[in-house]
Amino acid sequence: MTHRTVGHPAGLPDDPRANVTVPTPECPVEITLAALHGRWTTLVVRELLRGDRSYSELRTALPMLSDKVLSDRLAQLGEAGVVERDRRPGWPPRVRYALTPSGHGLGPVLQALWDWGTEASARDSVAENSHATSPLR
Amino acid sequence: MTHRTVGHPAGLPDDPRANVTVPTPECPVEITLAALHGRWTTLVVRELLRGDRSYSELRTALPMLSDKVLSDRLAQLGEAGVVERDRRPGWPPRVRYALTPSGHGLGPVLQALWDWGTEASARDSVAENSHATSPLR
DNA sequence: CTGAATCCCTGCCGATACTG
DNA sequence: CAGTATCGGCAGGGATTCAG
Repeated sequence: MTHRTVGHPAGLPDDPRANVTVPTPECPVEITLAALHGRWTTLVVRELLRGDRSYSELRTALPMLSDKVLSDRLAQLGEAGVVERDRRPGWPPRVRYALTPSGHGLGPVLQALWDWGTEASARDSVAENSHATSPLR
Repeated sequence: MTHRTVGHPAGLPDDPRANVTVPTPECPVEITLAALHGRWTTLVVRELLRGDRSYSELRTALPMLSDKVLSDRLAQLGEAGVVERDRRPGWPPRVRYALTPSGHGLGPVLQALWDWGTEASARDSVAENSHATSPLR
């Protein structure tokens, strides 16, 4: 019951949050978009889907990502319940970032985003192509 | 082949776009997030998932949404290939907005976002609850 | 090594007014 | 009815600097 695999278009039936007329933070869709919100967020999640990482490993994997934004994103993902911070005692300070179970649940979400984007760009390509190879000559 | 139902974590294998180290508009995930980007966007898509609508029907359904943002969103969704504009001749001007086939493909995407957000908020509830009813006394 | 604090600049979105 | 034009406030994010 917790995992209804609806293949139906818009299978969001009687839940009142499916009928809000204003963007509200309580809407499940908004919750997820808030968790993924902002530049770099999905890339950080992707890195952590591959395994847990230290702060500097994340910086190495995403070299153009600034300190400020990285710690912003990790805090944001922490509050969203996506990422867990494991501070290990000793010196120098060692911290590991890992996805929570909830965070691993973002795998299918990113997959859905990937799939639609793939088909959309494929559609654009054929549009370009049919234009380039159109019966103009 | 166009619809591989991966249950695997991070089933985005050999495509180079799955390994970008900087946010790029060519990444399928970014494409989808760009299509849905901005306040009100998902609500407009939800309305159109229920059927095609006129401009004023959309304004009625989402009363707090301003003209400017509504036309911004419709233009954005148009460029993303999500929405099609059908201008019908005669007076007064009648325009209908409808999802393209690609736009209907956003149904499963929104479903995935909804599902994760639902589980996340449920998780938060039990967290609150277990705190409120924790063995403190 | 792992961050937090500050500064500044840009882009979003809301309100209002105006056009075909 | 179906939009566009313009302006102002505010939050997001990048560079740099400082701290535990």
